[in-house]
Amino acid sequence: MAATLKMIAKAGNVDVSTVSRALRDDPRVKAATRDTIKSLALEMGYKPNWAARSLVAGKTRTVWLLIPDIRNSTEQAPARHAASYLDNKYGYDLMVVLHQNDARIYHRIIEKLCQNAADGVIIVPRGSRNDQDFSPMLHGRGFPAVFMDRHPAKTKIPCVITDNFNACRKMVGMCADAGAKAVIDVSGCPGNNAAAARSRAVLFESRKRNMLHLHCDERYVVSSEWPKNIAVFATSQSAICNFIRTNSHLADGRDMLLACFDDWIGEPFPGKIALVAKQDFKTMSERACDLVMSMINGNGKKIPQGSRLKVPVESILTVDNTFQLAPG
Amino acid sequence: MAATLKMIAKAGNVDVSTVSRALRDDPRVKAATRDTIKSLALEMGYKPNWAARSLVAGKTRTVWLLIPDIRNSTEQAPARHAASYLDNKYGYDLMVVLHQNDARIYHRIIEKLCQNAADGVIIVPRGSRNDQDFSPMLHGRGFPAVFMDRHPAKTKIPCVITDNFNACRKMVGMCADAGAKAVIDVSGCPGNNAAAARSRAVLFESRKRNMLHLHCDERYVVSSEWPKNIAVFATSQSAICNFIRTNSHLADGRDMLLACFDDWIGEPFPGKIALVAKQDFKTMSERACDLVMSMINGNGKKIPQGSRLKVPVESILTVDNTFQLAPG
DNA sequence: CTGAAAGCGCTAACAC
DNA sequence: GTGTTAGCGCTTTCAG
Repeated sequence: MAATLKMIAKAGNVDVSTVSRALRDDPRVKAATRDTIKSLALEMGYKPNWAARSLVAGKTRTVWLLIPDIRNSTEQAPARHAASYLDNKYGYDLMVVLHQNDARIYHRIIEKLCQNAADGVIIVPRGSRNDQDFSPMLHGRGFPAVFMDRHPAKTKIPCVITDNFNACRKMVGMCADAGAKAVIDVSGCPGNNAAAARSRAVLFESRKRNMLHLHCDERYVVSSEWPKNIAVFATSQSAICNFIRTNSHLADGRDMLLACFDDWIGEPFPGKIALVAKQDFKTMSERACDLVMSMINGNGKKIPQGSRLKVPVESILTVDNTFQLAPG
Repeated sequence: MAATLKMIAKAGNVDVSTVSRALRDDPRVKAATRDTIKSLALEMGYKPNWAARSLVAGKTRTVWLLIPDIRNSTEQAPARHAASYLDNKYGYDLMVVLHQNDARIYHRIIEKLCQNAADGVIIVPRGSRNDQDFSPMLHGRGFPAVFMDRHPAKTKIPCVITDNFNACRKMVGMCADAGAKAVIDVSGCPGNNAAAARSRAVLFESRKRNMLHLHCDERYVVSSEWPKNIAVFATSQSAICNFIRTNSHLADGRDMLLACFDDWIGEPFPGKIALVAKQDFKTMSERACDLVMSMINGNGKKIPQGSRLKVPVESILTVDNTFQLAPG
């Protein structure tokens, strides 16, 4: 049986309220009694009961970060940043909770949130439908929730996302400056808001610059009559590689530019260079935290429904073939 | 303000206890009142308060699965299996919680557990020191906890692990049967109990069979005078590949057998075949769940301190070079 | 400085 | 069938 305030009170011949005050360093209790009570609590192995505290406080001082899994940096980074930011700035705990993209699990977690098992939640959804189903439950009861990185199409819950549009415009511009005359967009994934914004930007900017533009999926076979200088856009390195696998003829006698988000591992093969837009997960995490916290603390009235906060990319890296370019 | 029993009671002109009973389908309440109360609760968006329920029940009906991250199947599988098993057999929820191998986060989570934020925990620790520091806190207060897959050296908390010793003995035997005359063990990682057991088994069985035996780390350079048929053992494919990278001469004119755990991706290059011991994560998860649950339900007295439950591997797969072996 | 008492939201004996 | 009462463990007025 775990020690309670009552038990300590009895052991120390004082009232529970005194024990409570002593343990919370209330200046009103005499130093002597505080010390005896504290040592008593220590030797009895006292720990405050979490449920009781949450009940009386009406809050848990906890925010959940709900993510599908932790395969890549896209999900690792928010976990780290949000945890320390919430702790330092708000004295809140972050609990990273996984739903593994399983609708049942996801549902149960949302249920628990509705029961106020946490004060707020930051959600990084998968592109799938699962995520859309339940977010209205949270919004309906005014539960503090924020989507990050991705989000269901027309959710009323505020979202913190990368400014994909401007990042892609910029990358198209860089490609044009480097001589590209045509753009192939393999962003694919209809229904994913991030990919959609990226595609729109690529289309917009390439038109503006009079570049040939082709939006296609990974299996599309591009005619070999296309210009010598082309740029391939996708959301990830793997998408680019998949596309090139079925279009290996493109690399023959061409200067290819590759552009994607987050990471490029290894050489920019078969391209000349690869542009990589690094998303700013630190800023995104912090803004998401600020948003949930302001909703938790009741300033939430000011958050417009369906707000979309766009965070610029941290940088656009240029990955080139260092062996070719190395002097000598 | 979220709806409470009290508010529903007032709205329905009944007592809170009646509302409570009605919502839990207590047969004592009249069907009519039950229905009105239920519809009332529905339209008011009532959800039971999690903290209050946990407080009065004295338990949370929740078990945490505490893991470093979710990079590989070693951590994915337990999450899936434990979640459904706990739900189906015990009506308990599983929450997958990440500590990201960060000592601070890990500590806070253990703290929360000590405050009974969950009824029990299954821990898959990293090989690092972080994990050992805090497990005595849990054990000291009799908090239901079980280590799975790996565990700190001499912890008193029960552990569910793979029967690494017998799996490795069997694999050594298979290698011998396939003609191997020598064994190189690259299991490395001193301090990791699983790796240690595997190494012991490889030594034991290779001695018994009069095979040459060499235990070394990845950077060790093996003399080229060794027998033609050798087997390389490690805990993972990557460890084997790292070793072979610095010992590429070994592959010349030799029939190499490779043996590791969990997965082999691609061809068994540069070996002839690769043996892969598949750990039985389903059984391990289920036994771990049964253990925590028996501790939670008070039958815990029977669990001997420092118990180690060894689960046999699911199977030992043989991965061969299908191109070479394909007929024609 | 400390105790008494009320209450957080919910459940469960115990009345009637 | 339903209301009354007490209590889970803790915090927080309000007295004294």
